[in-house]
Amino acid sequence: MADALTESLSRVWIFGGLAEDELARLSDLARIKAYKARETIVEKGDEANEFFVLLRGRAKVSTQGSDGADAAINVMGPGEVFGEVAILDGRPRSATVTTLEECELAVVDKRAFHDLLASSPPIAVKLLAVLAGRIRDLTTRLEDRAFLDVPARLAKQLLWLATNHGTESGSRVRIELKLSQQEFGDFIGATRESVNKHLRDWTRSDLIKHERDCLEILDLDALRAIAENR
Amino acid sequence: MADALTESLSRVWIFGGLAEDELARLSDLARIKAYKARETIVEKGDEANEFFVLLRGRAKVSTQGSDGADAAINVMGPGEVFGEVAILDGRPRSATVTTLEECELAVVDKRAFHDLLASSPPIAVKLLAVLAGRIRDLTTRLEDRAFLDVPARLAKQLLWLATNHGTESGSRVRIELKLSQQEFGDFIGATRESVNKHLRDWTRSDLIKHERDCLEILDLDALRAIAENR
DNA sequence: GCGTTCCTATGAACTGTTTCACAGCCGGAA
DNA sequence: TTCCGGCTGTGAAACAGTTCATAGGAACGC
Repeated sequence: MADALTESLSRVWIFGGLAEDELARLSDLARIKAYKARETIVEKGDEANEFFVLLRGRAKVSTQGSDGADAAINVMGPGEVFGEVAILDGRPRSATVTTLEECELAVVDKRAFHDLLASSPPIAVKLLAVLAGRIRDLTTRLEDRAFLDVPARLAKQLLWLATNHGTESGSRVRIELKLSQQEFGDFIGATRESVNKHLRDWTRSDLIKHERDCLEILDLDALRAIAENR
Repeated sequence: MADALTESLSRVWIFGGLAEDELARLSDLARIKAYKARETIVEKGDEANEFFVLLRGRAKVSTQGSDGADAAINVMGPGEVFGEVAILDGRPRSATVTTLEECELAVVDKRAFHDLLASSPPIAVKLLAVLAGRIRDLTTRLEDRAFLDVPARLAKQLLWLATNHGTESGSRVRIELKLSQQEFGDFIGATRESVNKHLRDWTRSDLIKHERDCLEILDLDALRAIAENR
């Protein structure tokens, strides 16, 4: 293992199976880029020339409506990759990615990325699995919009954040993400006010506790029950 | 070109770049399967052992809620492939696929499919593009649910069907698909009654004309305006 | 410090959509 | 033929969630 970047990339799942020389070649092609919190990395509609690996920090994937409204899709953490959709089909960016915190990413040029795919079947296959996972996730989100009401969707979103970006402490789970109520609404397809109302209710009945930039889930089971519309 | 199956497969986009011997090998591995109208090909939740190529007929992709309600995602036609998601990530089927008409498909075993991917980078790359397209489509659907009201979503769905499964005749477009109003509702996330109401309104104002098993769009521009919430 | 701006909080009015209830129609089965 | 099940048609009532209006608090810049 040569430098820090090579080291970092080797720990990213989709590059896991790569031989050392291939990894070195990849890291030669990649460059590091740092972002502050709340910066836009790629914007929906832009021309796409790069593929990204998130090395540090968390970022949000969302898509804008004509009037500037937002629909959020995902929160990514270290080790996740993004930007592949537009690179693979040659069309403009399909969504916007914004940092939620300070982030560090590895940026790979479109050309280099394509070469890598063509020359390394294992990577292509792993990337296929990543895309399959995305399709699954989007399908579930669509299903939720169709079958669940606002409180159920909100509960489900909290649970998702808890398992994917939370830290357990006993029976509680802390979610340390500075998402505004507006942003929660963007995720579940509801207004800021609705989100506020339900969070308030749940705080009153001690299901959750929220302070600034941190939300704690006190009663996982109760939230699960709500998430399943029971 | 040897037999009919080889011939058919060579015309499917993702197998376009395949050398003749590879194509022959693939068609050895595939078998043909025929379905009548309204049969289930794969069901959400089932174990997945096969990948499919739709050779003839149309099929619907949908996903069921707990109470049996349906959320529809896509209508596929000849040349399209499906069933790859569960094969790629090894988990159960992510959606249900049902024939809308008589269909003929090529079925490829999971094992053979994986071998094919590992040995043929061009196919893996093409499949990546297919998946990217699906992600794009799902993202758009999610966006629509968030930003558009029922009439706009319905108009958009009609326009989508028109361009993808319709036949032009002058300024009109015919959509010859036997989808019930309930199924239209499943596609756009609305009730049968709402769908009925808007189709009725549009029929009255001569935007569309619908008879049994066939819907004709008379005024594309008007529908486009509705689809954009104007 | 102070002002500005963004976020949370909360209730009242409004509205798009669903739910419910019922009727009629067509096609297939017997 | 008649009966039955599934699809379409339609309106009234109910409701979930949004919109609007308004207030207070925390954070940031100067």
